[in-house]
Amino acid sequence: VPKERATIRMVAQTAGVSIATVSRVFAGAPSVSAALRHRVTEAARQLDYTPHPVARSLALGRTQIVGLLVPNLANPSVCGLIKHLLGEAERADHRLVVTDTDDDPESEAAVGTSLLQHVDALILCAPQADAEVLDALAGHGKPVVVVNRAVDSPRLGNVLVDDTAALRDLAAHLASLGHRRVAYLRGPSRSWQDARRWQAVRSLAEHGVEVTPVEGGGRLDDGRRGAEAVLRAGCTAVIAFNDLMAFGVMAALREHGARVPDDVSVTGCDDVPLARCVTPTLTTVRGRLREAGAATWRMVAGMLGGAAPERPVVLETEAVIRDSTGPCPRPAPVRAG
Amino acid sequence: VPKERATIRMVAQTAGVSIATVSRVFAGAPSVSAALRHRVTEAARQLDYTPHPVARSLALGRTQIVGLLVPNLANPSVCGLIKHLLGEAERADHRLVVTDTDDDPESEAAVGTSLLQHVDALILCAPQADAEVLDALAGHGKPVVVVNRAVDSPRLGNVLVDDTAALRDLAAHLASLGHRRVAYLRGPSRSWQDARRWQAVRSLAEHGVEVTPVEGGGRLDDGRRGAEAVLRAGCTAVIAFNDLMAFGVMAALREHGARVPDDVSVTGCDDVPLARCVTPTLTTVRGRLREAGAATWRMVAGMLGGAAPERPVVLETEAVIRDSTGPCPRPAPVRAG
DNA sequence: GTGAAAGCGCTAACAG
DNA sequence: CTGTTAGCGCTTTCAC
Repeated sequence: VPKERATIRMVAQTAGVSIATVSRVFAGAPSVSAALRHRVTEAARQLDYTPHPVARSLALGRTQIVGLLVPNLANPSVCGLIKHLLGEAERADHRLVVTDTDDDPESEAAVGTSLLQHVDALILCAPQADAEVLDALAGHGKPVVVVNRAVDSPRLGNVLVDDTAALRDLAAHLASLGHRRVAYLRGPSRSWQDARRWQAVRSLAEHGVEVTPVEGGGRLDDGRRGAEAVLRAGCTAVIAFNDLMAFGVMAALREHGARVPDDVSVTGCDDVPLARCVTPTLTTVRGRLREAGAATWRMVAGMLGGAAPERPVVLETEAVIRDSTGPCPRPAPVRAG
Repeated sequence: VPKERATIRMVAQTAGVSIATVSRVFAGAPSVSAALRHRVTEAARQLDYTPHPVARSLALGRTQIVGLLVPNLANPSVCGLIKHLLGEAERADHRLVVTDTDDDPESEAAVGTSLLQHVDALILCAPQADAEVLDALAGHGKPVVVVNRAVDSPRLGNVLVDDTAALRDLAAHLASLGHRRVAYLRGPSRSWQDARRWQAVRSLAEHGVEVTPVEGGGRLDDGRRGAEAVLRAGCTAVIAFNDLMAFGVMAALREHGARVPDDVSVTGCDDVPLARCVTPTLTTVRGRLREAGAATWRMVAGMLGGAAPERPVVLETEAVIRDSTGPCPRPAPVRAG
């Protein structure tokens, strides 16, 4: 039998004070006499009173809720970021409402706008929408922070993990192992991260390595599907857009009878916890999720506090060489000419 | 320059009607003349008006937000459930606020109670708190449904994936492969699922198999840490509480020089997407996340609609035999006696 | 069909 | 220090 919820008025009445006093006590205002404060807390305890968050939100004009829009919860890297943000949010007495676009760039604008109505601030993880769309979201006057996608709007907060250098290292590593034909398994087509990684991967050309882009998408199955093209192209190594695709391509390569790394080397990106558990352990690039989460929250909190968005925070990262990369099994093919 | 948000009053004024009419139009009330309806929608469009969700919530007494408390976002199985719930919630025009207890049973009561203040209903995923604590949460008069943990309170909704039969099949499978010493890598100590799975695993005794429980916890690293105990106990197979631990134990076994499945067979539980991608592919038990998510949302929606909690929904599941289980490498050890 | 007005529960001036 | 009062923006009787 659910008892009716106690209101501030009831507490005021049983404590014999005004509702303003009750409000002050719960706001921790110092200007309340110890005697009244005690009567109020006692009455509240007795009635099991808790301030109504919605009423509070209406009066205050803020909800203590932050929205989080992610591309796909099926990606452990994304979940890792959420987890860290959750921790930060909780410490700051905020709640997170999470939404997943299922890798659909088209839905970002609508979902983001809708989400923005309900929250104090919005965090966009690797969004693929046009720059104007993202900038428009900031036009609602609430803090919007974009993670892992560069934006130049001065109204948007921006936190980036820059994996360019790490991927170039990875490329050099593969070149030094003798690989001469390397595939790049692409991420989502409109993804900023993909464009960026692809650019870094093309540094392989500097080492005289031929690099073949293979259509992908970002998910486990996209990795699976890429294996055939990789083999068909005669590549001896594949750099996958992320760890998830790396897992997928490794599985499919094996199904096609290719061994990793003996026949084909594979690398990922993000360094999800599983990367060090699979067989062979995955060569990849650290995702720095903890730091990214912390930086993101710091930025959100700052903007909630009225600060203008600071300059973008860029986190450098590094490659982690494990067992999924090895020497090229074949001599370099003779070029026609 | 963020323009001020339009209110219902402004719309009423520019449309030349009362705010009640505007409210009716947005509520889709049929009792508004086409003429006024048109003037209102036009004014709203012009002012870029959207009803203020918080004000609406206060007046209506509901937020269209559902809380979700999960043990650990690091578990892909948990993320899978969230993903499906997210889909259902979106279809029903509800938002989800997600919280993670980080496998801490102590925090469930507090976090759950706090969350319950802000939401219309609460979903608890595999909670480990005492039955009375969970029942108490239902005492707030809002729908509470518990997933993957049996509860007998008539106030609580309950959705379960019953893996008992599947695990007994798995046990029989291992026995038929000749294994005579099998380890069970335990999940979180107060977990209902763990108790249940352990009970099913003990059916190995019926096949004359000795089964050794090994302390675990549910996370990847808990799996890793279990490997040594498994080997020390001379087990030729290990049934892990979940896939994540199975991945961990496989990695650690390999590090200890044991091959899977040649030296040690490994099984998991949940059938996360990666289970079919790791090497060797993982023998496990289907988690039926999609169905569990759908059933859970159906129950939440029903209870939000005022229905009493239905009887528990129990989903049967099945084992999936893959490559991580194989014949026992050794003859049965001679028993002392 | 439409409007006026009384809340929903809380906060924050403003008086005293 | 404490109380009174006017909102926050919307919904919903209750009259007309």
